[in-house]
Amino acid sequence: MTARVVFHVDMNSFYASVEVADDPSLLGKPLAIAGNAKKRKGIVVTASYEARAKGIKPPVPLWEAKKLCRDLIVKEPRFERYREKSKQMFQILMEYSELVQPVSIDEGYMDVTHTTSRNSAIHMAETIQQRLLKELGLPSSIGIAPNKFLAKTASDMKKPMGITVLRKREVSTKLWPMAAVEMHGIGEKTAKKLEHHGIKTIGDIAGEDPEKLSRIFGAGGRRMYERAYGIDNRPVDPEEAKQFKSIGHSRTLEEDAVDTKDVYPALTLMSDSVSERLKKKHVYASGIQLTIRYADWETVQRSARLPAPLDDGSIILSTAIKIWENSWNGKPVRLVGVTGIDLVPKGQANKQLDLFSYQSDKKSWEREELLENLNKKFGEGKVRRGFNQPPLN
DNA sequence: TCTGGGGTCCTAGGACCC
DNA sequence: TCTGGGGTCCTAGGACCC
Repeated sequence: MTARVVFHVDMNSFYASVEVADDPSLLGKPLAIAGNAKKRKGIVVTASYEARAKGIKPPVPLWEAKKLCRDLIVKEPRFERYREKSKQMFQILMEYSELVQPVSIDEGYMDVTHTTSRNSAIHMAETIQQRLLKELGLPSSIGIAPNKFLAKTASDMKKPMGITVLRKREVSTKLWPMAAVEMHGIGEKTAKKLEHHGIKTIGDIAGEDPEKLSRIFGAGGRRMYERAYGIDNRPVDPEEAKQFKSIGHSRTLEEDAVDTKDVYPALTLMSDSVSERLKKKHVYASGIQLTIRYADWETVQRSARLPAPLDDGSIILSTAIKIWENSWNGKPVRLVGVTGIDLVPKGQANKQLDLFSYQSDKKSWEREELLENLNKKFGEGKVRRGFNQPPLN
């Protein structure tokens, strides 16, 4: 097997860069993109490099960022616009290889083994980077390596507008001196645990007994040992990004909810948007998961099977409400979320046609039962308004 | 005046079956 | 005078990433 050539393309400060590209007057200014910018609970999700220079490192609470930088420009995210730009970015990448795997809105892997030679890989990366800058106005960093892990590590080494080659033989000199927490897949908690065992650097991981790492960290232990030697056999798989396993929505409430009726509007909104996105992706959910985050940050997730795989908003809502009633412990609630899980493509779900026609009868029944229960709780007519028009048949 | 919202993967432990 | 034992499926929670 000949060595692969893998690129990791990482857009720099993506959201902020899109805003600058759309409004050049922002160029060179400290800019922060913050969710919930108008509310108290907003955090900075992306900061321009000028803002980072003032110590603003996402994710940081907005009020803290403003303290660090008096003249910080704050913008709400425009996700639709970012998705457009993302699509354009991946279109450019796909001109250089069919093997492009998006991993998030602003980064992706490319396997260019068969579309460039090893000598011209750097030139190809430069061309891509220049095109992203000239055609989209967006800066990026590109890592070049024989596998995904090393390519990802390489793209992180030089930002913004870096191109970094990381060869397998450079692992001991370039990777091993790095702190363990720098390894993709090792976060704060694992780093702490590693340090407890005297392991501080990636080199320390490489020097450990892999059996011991497995005992302590399970599958992750074996993986970090391999990564420490620059081993990663995962293919660049364009299909992987297309196969959703769950689709969900969650919201931090304007104020902590202390009463069941305070969460219904949010649950309704989220059930509907989950339903919409399931439909758009042509998938059904086999189960619904409800997330409750309490004011003290304790988070619980409870799930329930649906009677059949479906995308119907009213059944998703009634299921979410049932879970809520069985799960809420009475404490103030900060956030609620609704997620469709165990997704199946629509075509496959058709096999369950029998079950499903039974379901459509059940649908109206469940809805009636639900409304009845709610009306009992809050008084006649109080809740009906909150629901979307039910597709009663 | 703490801490958004979208996800994935892994594991422990209980239920259930033979 | 207890309560085998192995396999599998499911759920909840934790860690991590962008």
